[in-house]
Amino acid sequence: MRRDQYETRARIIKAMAHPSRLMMIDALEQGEMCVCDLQQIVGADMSTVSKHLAVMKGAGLVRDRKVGLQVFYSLRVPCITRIFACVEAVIDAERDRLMGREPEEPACAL
Amino acid sequence: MRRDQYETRARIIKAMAHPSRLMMIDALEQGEMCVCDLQQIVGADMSTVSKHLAVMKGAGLVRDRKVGLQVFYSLRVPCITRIFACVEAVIDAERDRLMGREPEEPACAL
DNA sequence: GGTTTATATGGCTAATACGCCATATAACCA
DNA sequence: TGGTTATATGGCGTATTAGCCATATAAACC
Repeated sequence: MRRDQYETRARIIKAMAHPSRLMMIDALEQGEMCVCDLQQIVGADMSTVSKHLAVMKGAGLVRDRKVGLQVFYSLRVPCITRIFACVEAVIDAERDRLMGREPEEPACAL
Repeated sequence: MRRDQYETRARIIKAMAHPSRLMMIDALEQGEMCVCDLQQIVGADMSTVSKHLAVMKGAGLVRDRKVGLQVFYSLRVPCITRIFACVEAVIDAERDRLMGREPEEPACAL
């Protein structure tokens, strides 16, 4: 596999690598939401939320749809939320390790 | 879900969000490798590779095992590589979009 | 002991990301 | 036309990240 393909993957993963953006992705699993809804959820400045959304849109994670004054965002590929199960598996393994238990073959929720 | 749980997830995802680190994770799917092997693969400075590994270790993505002079790294939770399928789904959807086709419900390889 | 080898760390600079404020756009309404 | 509302953008200070070099550690070998 070529380096630029890893760069493409990294761009998308980086677009998820922020707590506020993860919150939004999680929320959007329920369906499309306007920016104001997302702002409520992440509890940040309007301009900050808008920029986070621009990052995710640029990476192809979300799509936007304008309706009157509002802009509704939705996940372009809803199954992206399955990544969270993988991430949780790492968190679980880490917790086990810190508690002394280190399983030889860690369980995977997938 | 609480904000600090999203921060935990973001820390792990951020530890993957770099092309060189993705290359290493991909390579480690085959089994453990010493730092020198990984250096060959990513083609970067030794110290750079070492720091990337430290980041991934800090996030709980990899484990290290010292044997003589060498240090062998392996994936702590091998199924983390399943994330790539999700990421590829986004890339595919993006390619379709740029070519004019915008499927209503994007296919998911999972 | 000293030397070589594999890896890690500190220091530095450049680049990038974040968050807020102020301002701009653009749709709607009176 | 002017005003209000929802969202986006520009600018700027600060924080984080990346990569290289030089140096440190630490195990092996003489």
